[in-house]
Amino acid sequence: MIRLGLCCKFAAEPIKFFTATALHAGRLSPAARRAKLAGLCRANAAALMRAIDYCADNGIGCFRVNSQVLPLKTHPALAYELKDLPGGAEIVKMFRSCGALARRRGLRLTFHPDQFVLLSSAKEAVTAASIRELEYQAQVSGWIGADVITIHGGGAYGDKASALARTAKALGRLSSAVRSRLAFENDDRVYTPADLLPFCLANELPFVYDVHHHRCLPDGLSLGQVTRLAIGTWGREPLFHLSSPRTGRKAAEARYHHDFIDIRDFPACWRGLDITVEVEAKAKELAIKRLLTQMSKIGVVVR
DNA sequence: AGCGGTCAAGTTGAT
DNA sequence: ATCAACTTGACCGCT
Repeated sequence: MIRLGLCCKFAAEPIKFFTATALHAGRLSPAARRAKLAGLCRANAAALMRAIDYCADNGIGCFRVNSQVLPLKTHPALAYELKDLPGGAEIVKMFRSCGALARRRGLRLTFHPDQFVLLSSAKEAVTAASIRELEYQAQVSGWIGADVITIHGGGAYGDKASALARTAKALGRLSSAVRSRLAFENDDRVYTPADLLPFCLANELPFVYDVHHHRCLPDGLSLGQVTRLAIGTWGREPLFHLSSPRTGRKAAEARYHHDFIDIRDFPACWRGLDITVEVEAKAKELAIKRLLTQMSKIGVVVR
């Protein structure tokens, strides 16, 4: 069965996650700052509970958690531990409750750190900051039971082989909490499935197949080939990404995400697989609702 | 309530 | 040189 995943937020449903800007938080007194951050973290834990229930109630089998669910958690100047915030222990309990709820309702949870998180850089500061962010997301993953943290290859710096060698070396610096969840996804500019599949196999990491990125940046491998090879990197339910390009006359616009998924973009060879497909569409839960309807019409079984 | 300027972070390629 | 894209426009001060 196919499990569809919602990414980070809702378009229409009144479930909101909050963040804070570093400039503003940094201007507050330490006590006011801790109170502000605690309030945001608590509100986000509560929102995550409702997000889990919404997904489970609406045929959505997976939810991607926003990287800022604990706002500014690893900011160089403002980093904090939840236990040092007012009510922090209780907030951790709320996240553990999210984990229990997700388990009970059969919902898969994932993370996808943003573009600043990469292990290929030659700059130590960039790698160190990325590792801090990965460790934070792995810690929350432990509380809520998220099993995947997906990142991209990052830059190539004119020499992809060297960049991948640096990435492999950085893997040795990760805790087992990160290492057991980390996955690599092909992007639309630099790293193709052909680049990352051998890397993932060599390092025993799962490969997240983004079919839209592959269509933007092809590599000679067919969709069917990558699908089969990607599945082989997973010892558990594979995770794939799906989106549709915004209609536009310029070729460059093909990369922009559409509000909805065009059912014709759903690979025929994915039907009948036991996989999670994270849906990257701007209309969020509305796009999944429409996709579910269309998939049932063509006979694809969705949970 | 609504508006506009602003926001932590890396890298790439189009313009 | 600037800007948009990348999983996600949201926050905040001002009116």
